[in-house]
Amino acid sequence: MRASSLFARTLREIPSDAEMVSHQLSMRAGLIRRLAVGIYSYLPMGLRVINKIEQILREEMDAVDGQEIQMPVVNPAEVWRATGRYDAPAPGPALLRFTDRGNHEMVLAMTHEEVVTDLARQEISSYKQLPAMVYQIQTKFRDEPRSRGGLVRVREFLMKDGYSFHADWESLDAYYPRVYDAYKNIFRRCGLDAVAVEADSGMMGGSGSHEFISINDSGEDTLVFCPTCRYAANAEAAIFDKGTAQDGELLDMELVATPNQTTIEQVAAFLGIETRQTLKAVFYSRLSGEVVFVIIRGDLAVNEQKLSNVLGGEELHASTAEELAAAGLVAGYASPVGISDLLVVADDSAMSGTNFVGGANKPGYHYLNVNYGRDFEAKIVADIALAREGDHCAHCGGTLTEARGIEVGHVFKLGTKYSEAVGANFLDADGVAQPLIMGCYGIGLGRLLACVIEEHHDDQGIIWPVSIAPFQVHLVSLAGNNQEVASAAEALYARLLAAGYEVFFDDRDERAGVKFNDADLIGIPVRVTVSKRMMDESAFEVKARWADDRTTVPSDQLEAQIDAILENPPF
RNA sequence: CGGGGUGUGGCGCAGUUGGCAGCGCGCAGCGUUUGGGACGCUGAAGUCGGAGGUUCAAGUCCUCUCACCCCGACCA
Repeated sequence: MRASSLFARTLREIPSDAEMVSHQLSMRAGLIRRLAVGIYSYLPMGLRVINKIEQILREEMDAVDGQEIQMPVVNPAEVWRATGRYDAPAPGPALLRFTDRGNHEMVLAMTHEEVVTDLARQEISSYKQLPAMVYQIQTKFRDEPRSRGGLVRVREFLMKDGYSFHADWESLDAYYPRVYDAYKNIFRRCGLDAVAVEADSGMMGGSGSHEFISINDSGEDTLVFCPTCRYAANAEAAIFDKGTAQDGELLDMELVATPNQTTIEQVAAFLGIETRQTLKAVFYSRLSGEVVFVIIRGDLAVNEQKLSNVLGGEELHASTAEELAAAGLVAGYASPVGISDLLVVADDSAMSGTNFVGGANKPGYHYLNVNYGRDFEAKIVADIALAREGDHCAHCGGTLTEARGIEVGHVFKLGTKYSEAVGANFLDADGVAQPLIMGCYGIGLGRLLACVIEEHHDDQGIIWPVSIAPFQVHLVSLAGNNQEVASAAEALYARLLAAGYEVFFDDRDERAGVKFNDADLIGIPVRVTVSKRMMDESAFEVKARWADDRTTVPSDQLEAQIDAILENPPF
């Protein structure tokens, strides 16, 4: 491809709305352009990278017996009603709905469990057809409340989604690690250092899942690691050892004055106790406005995702002052004692000791010696605590650390959630109808591309891994008005194409600085320069994008030199 | 949904007490230049996000509205 006719331009300045490096560089290098919030076009350079990634995905999915299919982007509402997700609080408004001319309710698919399960219902009827794996690379639409960071969080995006079907759990348990390994291969082959962590399965449901995370300080997800035993989990799902509070004989509850002490820290300091000896009341409101009373030990924080999960995946928000007043609660002094008309959810830490200090639901007063069971009860008791840096590992007692990251892939054991809803059954060896056991596996392509840029760039621009670079060779002609050099560059372009290289040929009438800067910005692995200076030596200049040094290579050794660079990338 | 910020040629920005809408880059033409974002001359390109209002006069002041960006979706 010739730079003179490329349908894209590079930008010298950083677009004012681009915050993340990958966003800035993918705009400046002419990979993508924005159409609307979270909706982007891919220009030729960007699409070539996407195509390379797709090829790797196909190879790895085929290697785990996947068969590529293509499902529709537009789905009738009925298939989403069948699984309950059309009306469920999650995904809720993220599922874009509209009606067609016949006034039929439709959606833009944000994932394809519904459709693929419906397909399986039609195509699979016997255990002899199992296990089976299908996948597609296709556009998804999720009406996110807030997209950000260029391709990192968008509304319309390309996803590789795969679905496996099994006759029993043993089969899924045996297959799942194969996909897990395939995913590790995919990220490694794309030059991305992604770590696998235990994850929350969110709106997908199911019994187990792992996320593949690209560590990045600008990431939206928080990870928790144990350096001792290698436990790693998304903070949304991470478990930890909460320890115990002081334990002793139950004492009588006692009202104490705590004037102007409204936070846990203030109350604990005022009473001369540790924060873990207190109970904290936190309030969330449902979409209906109903307040959920959450009680947790004073030194811990509520994990909103875990809380939402125990409430059936409902969307929650921190209660407003108005909502609290309407529920008769006194901010700063709220108490679980005597609450009867609200849904009370307690973290299991609330019973990790005895004689806690809690609010009295009366301004300026707290209770001493509050005890679960005797003084208050919760409708739901569960682990709803947020693991944080410094907490102790539930597996080995090590000290947990935190990191930020971007989710680039996610694998789930779905079980029978969808097959039962849709009636996707097969006959087992005994002729008995059983629901299909399912797994599902997703990778966001644009986000993967963005993460690779985040990981591989310098001040000058992108440094593509060879495996997904838009081209292999960036041929720069420094001809100026020298017709001889121009002809030599044309000849070399033809020669490299004939040799099978993917060549981007900068044949523009631009100065050297402009061309070199664009080459650095776009980030193609090998740069070959043709100039008068080189021609005098019957040579070309060759430079690897990731290296500082430039080499003068005799013409007859050029291909060997290019191959040496392409075959020995640093990542 | 809440808080903050920004809307002025394709991109990045300036525009004072209200008084002819500007600069840099890019783009087109001509000339010089030609190994790390050249120089000169000429030129094209903007309903100043939108609506309403104040005024002799509004990019600028007032009201409303829309869009986009960032932060928070948070422990009382």
